[in-house]
Amino acid sequence: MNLLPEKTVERLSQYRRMLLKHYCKEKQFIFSHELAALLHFTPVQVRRDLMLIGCSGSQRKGYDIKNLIKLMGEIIDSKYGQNVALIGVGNLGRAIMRYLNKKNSNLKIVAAFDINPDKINKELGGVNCHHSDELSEVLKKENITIGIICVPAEQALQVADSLVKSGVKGILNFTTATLNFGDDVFLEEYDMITSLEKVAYFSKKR
Amino acid sequence: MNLLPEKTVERLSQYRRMLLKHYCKEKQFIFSHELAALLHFTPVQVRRDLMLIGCSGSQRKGYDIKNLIKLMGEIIDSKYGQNVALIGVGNLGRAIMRYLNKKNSNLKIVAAFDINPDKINKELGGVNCHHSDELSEVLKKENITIGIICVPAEQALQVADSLVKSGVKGILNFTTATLNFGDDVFLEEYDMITSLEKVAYFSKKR
DNA sequence: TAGATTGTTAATCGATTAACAATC
DNA sequence: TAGATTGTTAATCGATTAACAATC
Repeated sequence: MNLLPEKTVERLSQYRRMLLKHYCKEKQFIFSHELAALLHFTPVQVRRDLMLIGCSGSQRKGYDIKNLIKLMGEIIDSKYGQNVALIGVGNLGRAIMRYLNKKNSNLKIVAAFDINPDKINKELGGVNCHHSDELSEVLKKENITIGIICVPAEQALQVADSLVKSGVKGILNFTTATLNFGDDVFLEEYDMITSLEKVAYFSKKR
Repeated sequence: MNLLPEKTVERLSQYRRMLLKHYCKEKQFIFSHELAALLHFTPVQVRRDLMLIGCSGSQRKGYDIKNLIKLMGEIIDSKYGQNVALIGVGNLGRAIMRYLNKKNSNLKIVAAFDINPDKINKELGGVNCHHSDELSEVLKKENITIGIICVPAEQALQVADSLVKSGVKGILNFTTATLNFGDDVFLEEYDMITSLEKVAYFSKKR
């Protein structure tokens, strides 16, 4: 399949999690307007997204939930999942670890890294914490394709370079360092301060 | 001034932080292409954003950094700043607290809330942690207009309702609960799992 | 003046929504 | 059949980028 729009991919992730929460009960089918209401989207948007991933429903019963979940899972994480590394085990790193280990996904954090000796070789949410010097080695051994950067901003660029050199194809950057790796690596940056300042600006206008 | 586009506001926040980092040295002026390069944007985009906020520069020297910082600050947080409350002092809450207290902004977290007795009446990054029962009272007393929600997802809706009832006009929601408050409240949601799944999808295509 | 830069409009690109035919 | 729903195209909206005149 060709590349899906970014926004559609984001919504697929949300549909999927919402459906996982609602399945297993007596409910096997769902209408586009029901799924839309759960997430405050519009029914048209839901149908369009499902169209883009080649899902079809029946006018009588709606969409088969189990089928949706399966298809979305394959599209998002690939059939067999992907392995993820977390670099930087501070407050934010630990929060992310807990957050991700609870959920239902084929994505899995399989290694953590830090440079603080107190943290190394301890377990954290079922995952061992290595010294950052071993990054390259562990990444290759564990076949890790995605990295999450939670180190202090000054160290982010260096960590990102090592990740890319070790074959990582996607990076989620939580620092304020602005990275850039052309087309070889998909980069997603999240900046809390920017989010909060955006809220500040628009909240004044209400 | 009329409402700025969301994306422009996001970039203003980033320009501003970058400029704060680069000012105070010998450099008093900056060209659009220099600012663009620092953030991996394009010079045209920088100039257009500055145009939208009514900033002008000179062809010889570029833009006056001090002036940009001042103007952006007034636009983003308003002249006298805004007060922020943080609800839920887990790992994520603590990470956000540290993160925000370091930075240069008129936004300030002035109160934290939790329901865990061990955390109540302790200080955290210079801010007292109250019991969530006191939410409404403290918010009004401290003139808080923005709330950050970091509680477990099941409690998010109830917390959000209290915030809105206490006069909050902007919410930054870090839980997976999907909130909705029409036009009265500006709502920004951040969903880590969606971000990571987006990275997973696009990293496969590289 | 020539070259670099700003400021702005028009064109393009991407995402959402309106409209509606087809189907159960 | 009538009513509700799906599936899809065309129109609209918003954001970015190309093009270029004006200025130092």
